[in-house]
Amino acid sequence: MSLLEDLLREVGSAKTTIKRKSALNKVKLMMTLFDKEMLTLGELVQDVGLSFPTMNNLILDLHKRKLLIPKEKGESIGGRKPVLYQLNDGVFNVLCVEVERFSVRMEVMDNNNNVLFPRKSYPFEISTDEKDIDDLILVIQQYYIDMQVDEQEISAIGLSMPGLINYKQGTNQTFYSNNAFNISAYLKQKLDKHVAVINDVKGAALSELAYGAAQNKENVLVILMDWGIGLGVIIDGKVYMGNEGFAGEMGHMVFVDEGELCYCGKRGCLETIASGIFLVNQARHDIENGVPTLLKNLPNLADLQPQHIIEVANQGDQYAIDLIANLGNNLGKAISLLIQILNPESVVLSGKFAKAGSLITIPIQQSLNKYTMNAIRQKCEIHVSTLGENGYAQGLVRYTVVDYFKSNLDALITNN
Amino acid sequence: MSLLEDLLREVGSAKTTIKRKSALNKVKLMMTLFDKEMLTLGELVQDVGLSFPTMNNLILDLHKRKLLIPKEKGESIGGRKPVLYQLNDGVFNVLCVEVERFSVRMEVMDNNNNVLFPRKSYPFEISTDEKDIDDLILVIQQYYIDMQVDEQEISAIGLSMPGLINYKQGTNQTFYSNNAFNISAYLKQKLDKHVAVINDVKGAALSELAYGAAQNKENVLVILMDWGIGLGVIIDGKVYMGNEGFAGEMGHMVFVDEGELCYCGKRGCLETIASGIFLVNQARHDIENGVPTLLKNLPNLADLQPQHIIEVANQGDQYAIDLIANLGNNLGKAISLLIQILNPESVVLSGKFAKAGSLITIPIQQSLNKYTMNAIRQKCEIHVSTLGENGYAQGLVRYTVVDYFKSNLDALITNN
DNA sequence: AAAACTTGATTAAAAATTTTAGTAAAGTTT
DNA sequence: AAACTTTACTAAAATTTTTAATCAAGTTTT
Repeated sequence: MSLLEDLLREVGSAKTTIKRKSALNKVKLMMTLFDKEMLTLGELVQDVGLSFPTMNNLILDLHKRKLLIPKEKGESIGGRKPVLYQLNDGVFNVLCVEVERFSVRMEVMDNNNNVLFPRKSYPFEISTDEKDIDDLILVIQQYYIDMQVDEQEISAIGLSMPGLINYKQGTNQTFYSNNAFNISAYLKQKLDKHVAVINDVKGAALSELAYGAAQNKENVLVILMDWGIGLGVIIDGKVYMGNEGFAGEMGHMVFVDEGELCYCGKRGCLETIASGIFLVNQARHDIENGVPTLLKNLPNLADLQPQHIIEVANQGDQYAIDLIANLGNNLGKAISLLIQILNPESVVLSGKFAKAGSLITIPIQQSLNKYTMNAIRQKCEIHVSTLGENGYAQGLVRYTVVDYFKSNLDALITNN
Repeated sequence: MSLLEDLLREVGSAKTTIKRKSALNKVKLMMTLFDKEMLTLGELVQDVGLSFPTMNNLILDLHKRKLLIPKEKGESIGGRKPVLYQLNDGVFNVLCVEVERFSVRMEVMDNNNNVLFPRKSYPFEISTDEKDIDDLILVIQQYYIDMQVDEQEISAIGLSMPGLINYKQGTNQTFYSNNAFNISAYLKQKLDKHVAVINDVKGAALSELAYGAAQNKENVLVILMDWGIGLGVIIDGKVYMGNEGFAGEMGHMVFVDEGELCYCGKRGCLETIASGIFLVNQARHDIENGVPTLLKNLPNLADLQPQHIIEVANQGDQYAIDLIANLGNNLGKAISLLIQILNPESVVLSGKFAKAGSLITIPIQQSLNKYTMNAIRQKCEIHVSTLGENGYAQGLVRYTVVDYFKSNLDALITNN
């Protein structure tokens, strides 16, 4: 039984209001420390809203239980250096499961983003049939075996996946979606762990907010440019979910009147003219018609992927550069609509196409200049994501921990 | 000197931390009461976060000072009825100044929305030159004279006006905008009152949120259909401002590629094909070309206004009905983009064109059906605003009071 | 290098608040 | 009319917050 669970049980089993309050304050302290990573006693007093002596006692108790530790000293501002407190390593271990269309990536990280079991990818096909969810369970169990994971060490599972995820109900209305099937509840029952489910793009936005280009910002648009086009909306320093959790469906904004049929059923969605899918289709078609481009040298045209286009563009291939510029122009036009509505302080460009650097950012910026009002655009900075390989898993850890605390506290409070 | 100012001064002049805390809690109590209008002792204990005895003492003190009063008793839920507390009438009196393009409307209301001095409209031309702001001061002074207002009774001024209002700086980048002129500071200096400035559409959204169709909702789009098209975005139960305060500039989303030139400098803005301005221009042009419509009977075609079109449409004029349907279709298309991005629980249609009822709502709904994803639209309700004549002034009162408290407390806290 | 000045940590007594408990008041339901 | 609920109010006990004082550990000035 984990140290953290003991603490949560203390809230539930407290006999007097006062013990209960104290236990709740300890939880609050833990959550604050997780959120801010490292804080001094004084900062904790401010953030949690307690006095120095009380806070000191709570810290002493949590230190004794090995839930937190005094870490290296902070910077002096003209006097004695303050002690920085931090959550202990391994207090909360998350199995990160990142589902993509044709693969699933897993790794285990703790609350301090230490990698306990390294990342491994498995081939996996996402499905619309709820019955296929058992395939995911099999892959997870395979990972446990491959890495010799002791399941007891896992505190919770964080699952990121594409689709319209109803965050209030735990359902995904795109995949595994028959009969309002609650993915989170089903996995929890089968795997005996708390399971937090989040849409992949919102997870990415959370990562940018916590560790990336959106750090310490209030209102940001995170654009994910990949096979599809995703949008994470950050408002008031939080990832905005929308009423059901469907906010940010930018790829299916209708963009072309009576345009191409989209797989979503509508016509002229942004993704039908500005996305990795579109570019690959367009390139295949053009290559077949003999357009001169380095892409012709690919061994297998059927296997053409966005990164191939980006690679040759970065090598100077004019055709690919034009393709990407066109993508940028159209995306810029769409982003300009968003900027008009949301007046963000920053736009973060991420996903594979962000790797094209100025080949895509300049066309985007050009469209923004053309299609947004001066005053609204002027102070809006455009950034390219700098997150590394496991950046998105870190965001998933954050979501999972917060979700775990929230659902546990809700349960404890409504039960009493 | 007002009763409320005494209370605020108490915060500033408190000698011990404890007195200061108590004074701050009294202010918090007042703000909570203003926000929720009527609360029981128990509710106040919950909302403000104090114990029964302490809260009781605060209430006793504020009652003695005539800042609040026990009002009628609440409903019984099986036992003794609780006393409902409310702010006293006249604790905070706001001069509401609603600036429109060719007129300004004024009235004085107190914290409980009692009208102290009735509404009066004055002809007034909004200007882009900061020097013309003195004209506004003259009109305000004229209102004071006309209504025999004792200036001492006015606690603050709430000013609503169109334009890009930078809420952090108090500037309007559209009107009175030379040299980053701070309207709020200038008026405060000249009129010796706190002045809160808010964009007219955001004021309308606030009214819908507090008293209208968006009550108790979290995520709502308020569409204002008038000469122009405005959008107020409500997120997490608050009117979303954007980074500078420019959120919601829906009318200038570029909607038609290489379309008509808009007065904002860009081409093809939504307002150039879907707005009161467009409809009036279109109607004038068509009437001159002999289109059959009841609008021909108007005495003066140059004076054609949106309400004329709505009137004859409601009388069954086919031409006007088509005009409005076209407006609805285009607006619906634009709204569908917003819904895709923000997944709101509700859309509130307001402004003069909302008076056209189903003549405009049906075309809007039709476009929404066509252009938004099923899952996102399904639970999104479309409502028509039901706010009466002084509904928007009430929202302005709310904004003004909150702004007054916030700026006063900020000043007190940074000064100590 | 020492002295003076800052800031942080820790402790203890005084003041205030929150719990807790008990009683009375004012309703509703049986 | 009796039994039960909820609210209001009061007072003692428990706890926390203030306040103040002392020591520790830095930085800056002399």
